[in-house]
Amino acid sequence: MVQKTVKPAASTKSEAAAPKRRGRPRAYQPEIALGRALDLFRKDGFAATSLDDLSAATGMNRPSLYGAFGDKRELYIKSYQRYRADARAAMIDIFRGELPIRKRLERIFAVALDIYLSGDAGPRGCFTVMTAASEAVADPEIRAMVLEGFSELDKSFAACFSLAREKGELPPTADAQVLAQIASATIHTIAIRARARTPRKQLEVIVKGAIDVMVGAA
Amino acid sequence: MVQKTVKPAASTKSEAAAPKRRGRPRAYQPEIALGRALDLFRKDGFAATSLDDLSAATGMNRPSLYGAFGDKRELYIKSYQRYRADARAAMIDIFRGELPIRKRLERIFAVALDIYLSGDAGPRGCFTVMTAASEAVADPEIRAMVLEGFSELDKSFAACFSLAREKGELPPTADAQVLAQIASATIHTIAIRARARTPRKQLEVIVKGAIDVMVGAA
DNA sequence: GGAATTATTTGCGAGATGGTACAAAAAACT
DNA sequence: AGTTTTTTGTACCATCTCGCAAATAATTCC
Repeated sequence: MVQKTVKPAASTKSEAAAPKRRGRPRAYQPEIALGRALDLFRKDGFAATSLDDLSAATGMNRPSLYGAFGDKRELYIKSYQRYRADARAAMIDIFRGELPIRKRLERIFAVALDIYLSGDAGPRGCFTVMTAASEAVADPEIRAMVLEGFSELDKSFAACFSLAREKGELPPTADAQVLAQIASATIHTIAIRARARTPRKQLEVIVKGAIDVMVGAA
Repeated sequence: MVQKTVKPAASTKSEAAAPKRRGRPRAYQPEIALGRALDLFRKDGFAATSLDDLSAATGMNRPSLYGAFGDKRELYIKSYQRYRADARAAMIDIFRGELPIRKRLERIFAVALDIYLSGDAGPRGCFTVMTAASEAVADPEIRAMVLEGFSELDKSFAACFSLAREKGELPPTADAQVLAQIASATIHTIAIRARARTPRKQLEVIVKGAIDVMVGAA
């Protein structure tokens, strides 16, 4: 319904050759549908998102949803994996890059703000912080993903600071681990505050202050 | 409505003596019931907490719940106000005290960890961070409370750092606003990580690192 | 063409959900 | 006694919840 039933030689990116599936062709594109589901889960959380909502948003009726992604919890987990992959993709180039440390941090936080503040019905915040962490107490699988997400962010920041110290941008006494945790904490605080509709300007002030503390005032 | 029965000596507000209410006495204590409701909302969030759950936890049946606290949303808001009042009560003495800045911060964060890590069925985290911020996007009243909570915490920390600077514990160049935001961010990051069952030891490492950055290594 | 395969559609069902109506119960006032 | 006031307990309602089974449609393989 919502999705178009186009299906030429798509080859959007991954499978170049048409796999020639056997039965009736799908009326939806799984990646697009998953994106819509992700949007909903981000906006309302797990419990407040009904299968009817998901069905309406994806254009798939419930049995199709069930067949494609499994039950609600599995869909939630797949949405979260998708979110993480998207976020990683948006940041990995900056983390890997060779920009000066201040510039790198500025760009990382700017991308984070873009992610957290996007959304038609208000800022959607960070999936990890807003809904996944809540589910993490009771669900070991989600918990493992959340913890891994924290760890990944910490390590990425730590690598940044280590490199900066080696390049002489930071004093030799700088502790990359500690600075990384401050950076992660800054990510977390802006994610939470964004969800309460703190204006971007104010969030940028927080980011600038944190960067000054981490790498020295400009 | 027909006739206003003049209350004799109601006067002040807190009826110390037996108020001698008119009808059937309550079978519950509102404060205790509200505490139970708060526990549930903290554990499961708004949507995943049903009136049946609340009824079972408080020992009140639904009509009584409704009569005492209003509908589910009102009960949620009253629970959140209660949580905030409790948290404020636990910290206000330390914020107001005259301890050295490092000691003060250590105690503030220790109390925060106590709050976030308590709970029989796993760490309950911070109400503001875990569920209220999520609801804040769509609910202006909750949003106002959440924003006020952030602001209150920022200001309390800022006052701490200002005082410390005046007492010479911090260099005159120290920016109390920026340090306060780092402190708030540290509160937020440990709240989130606690919910994902990060062990207390690790959270204490994060706290120690943050304090070192804020007031200088010990 | 027909069989096999895969998706979609319709609709069901058992249960949970938030909220409420109504009568019975327990106290104070007259 | 009886009335009034307040709370409790039971039951109910309309709606939504998730998951599934059976039937239908569209495509490929033989």
